[in-house]
Amino acid sequence: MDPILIPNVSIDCVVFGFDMQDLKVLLVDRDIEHNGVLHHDRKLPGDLIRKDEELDSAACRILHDLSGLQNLYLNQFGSFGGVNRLKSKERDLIWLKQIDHPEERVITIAYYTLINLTSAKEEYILRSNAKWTSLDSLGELAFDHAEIITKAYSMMKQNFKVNPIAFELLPDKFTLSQLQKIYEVVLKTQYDKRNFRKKISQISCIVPINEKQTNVAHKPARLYMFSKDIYEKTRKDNFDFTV
Amino acid sequence: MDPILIPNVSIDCVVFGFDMQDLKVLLVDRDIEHNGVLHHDRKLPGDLIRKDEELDSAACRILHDLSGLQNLYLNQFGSFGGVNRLKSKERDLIWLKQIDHPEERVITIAYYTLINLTSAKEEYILRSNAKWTSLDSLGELAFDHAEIITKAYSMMKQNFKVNPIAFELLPDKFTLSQLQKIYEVVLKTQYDKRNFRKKISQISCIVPINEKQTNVAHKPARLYMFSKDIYEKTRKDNFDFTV
DNA sequence: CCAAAAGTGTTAGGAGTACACCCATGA
DNA sequence: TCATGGGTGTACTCCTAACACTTTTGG
Repeated sequence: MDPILIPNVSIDCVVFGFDMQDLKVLLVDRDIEHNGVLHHDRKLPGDLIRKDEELDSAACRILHDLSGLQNLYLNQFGSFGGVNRLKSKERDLIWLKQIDHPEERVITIAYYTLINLTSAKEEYILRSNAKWTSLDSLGELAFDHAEIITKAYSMMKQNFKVNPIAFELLPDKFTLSQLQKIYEVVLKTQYDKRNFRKKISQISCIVPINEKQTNVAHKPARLYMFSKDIYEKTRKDNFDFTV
Repeated sequence: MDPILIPNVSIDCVVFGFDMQDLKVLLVDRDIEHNGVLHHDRKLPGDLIRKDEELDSAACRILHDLSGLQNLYLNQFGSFGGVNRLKSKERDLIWLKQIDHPEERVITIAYYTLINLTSAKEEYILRSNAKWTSLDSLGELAFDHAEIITKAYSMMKQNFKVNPIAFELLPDKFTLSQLQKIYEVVLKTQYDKRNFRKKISQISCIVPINEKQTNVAHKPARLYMFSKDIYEKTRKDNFDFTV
């Protein structure tokens, strides 16, 4: 194994993406060959960390290598260190041999990140074996990655209610219906349009701009932006983004 | 170094205690001798983890060795892995040499735990160099432990608003004034007694019992208990303990 | 009888909720 | 002209916040 890596500590990243329909997770295909049979499942993007590398930098490196994206919103939400987390499924053991993994216990520090799939589309290229997968049809996952994703989603939801992270999943300019949609998808609820808008109109950091949608087959919607500036200036300790 | 330890991964524990007055943190005294001068500061209880030990078990072991206490509420709230986190202060370097620490990078997984100092008093004995210190006069701390405590407190506060963890800091039977006090201390706010009680009376899992305080020089207060049972049965996904 | 904390109700204002119709655009 | 989502107001209920006096005990 590369001696600049720490053998016991890795980073895994749960990348959430939103395409105005669904919450998606970025997963990497894994092919496991055993006795001539090919088995197929998916894993989270992740890697061991380097001896001279900050944790956040390692997460950035993994995400950049995977997608070319930089400056993503990163949230470290937990560590997973079960003694047998790499060894509880047969296909995991075979795969570890295949990639020459040292027989060491690995404790992983997990991050989630949020990206929006509509405006980012042109800015990045996914490594060929990485795919967006809908959060509610993840299929078979490697190691304890199902558990990690479940925790990531639950922590993200909590954070969603209390911090303005919805805007990471939306393009810079968005409509109120898009904002409502993402709250509904992430929090698995439904909101009344008028009440939602009444609430939003009280939040000073969500500002209307003088632009409208174009090329839509209906009345074009007004566009809004999130002002980080106003947010920083007006935030109270208890600020609440629940709607 | 003991070969059953993982050299790169440790656990640190932020133990919060409440004595009906103040939030306290449990810290371990550290004496550093350098050129005949004795320097004194404090560190969080912590240790490297063992190769065959679950993360939570390691935290339990550390707390048990320190205090004799078991079955504490444990919350893993973050990992701290700065490349130079052990090496940025001179006294830390001296101390590491003193205890024969291997020259390895250590990533620490941090837990906080809550205990109540009034009823626990008789059940445990602190290791002699461990002391309760008020959260707002911590003094000089080792390594990045000030940062860890700040994060612990902030995560604990967030959790406090949304989960019934206040009761970990109170004796089994408590008065409403004690409950109010702990909300005020932890969240650094003040509440109106009547409004607080009105809100509490709507929470079904905080149940009055047929007992009163004794030996107090004023009208004795009714005692209450937290019913985990009722809580589990009636909790909604969105339950909210803000008062 | 004094000190100390317990216990208790009302009101006014603000927030949340439920609900239905017309509008602007592209096809 | 039709289909599609955009945009808007009102009434009712519930929660929040402000506020002061009597009660029970130990000393």
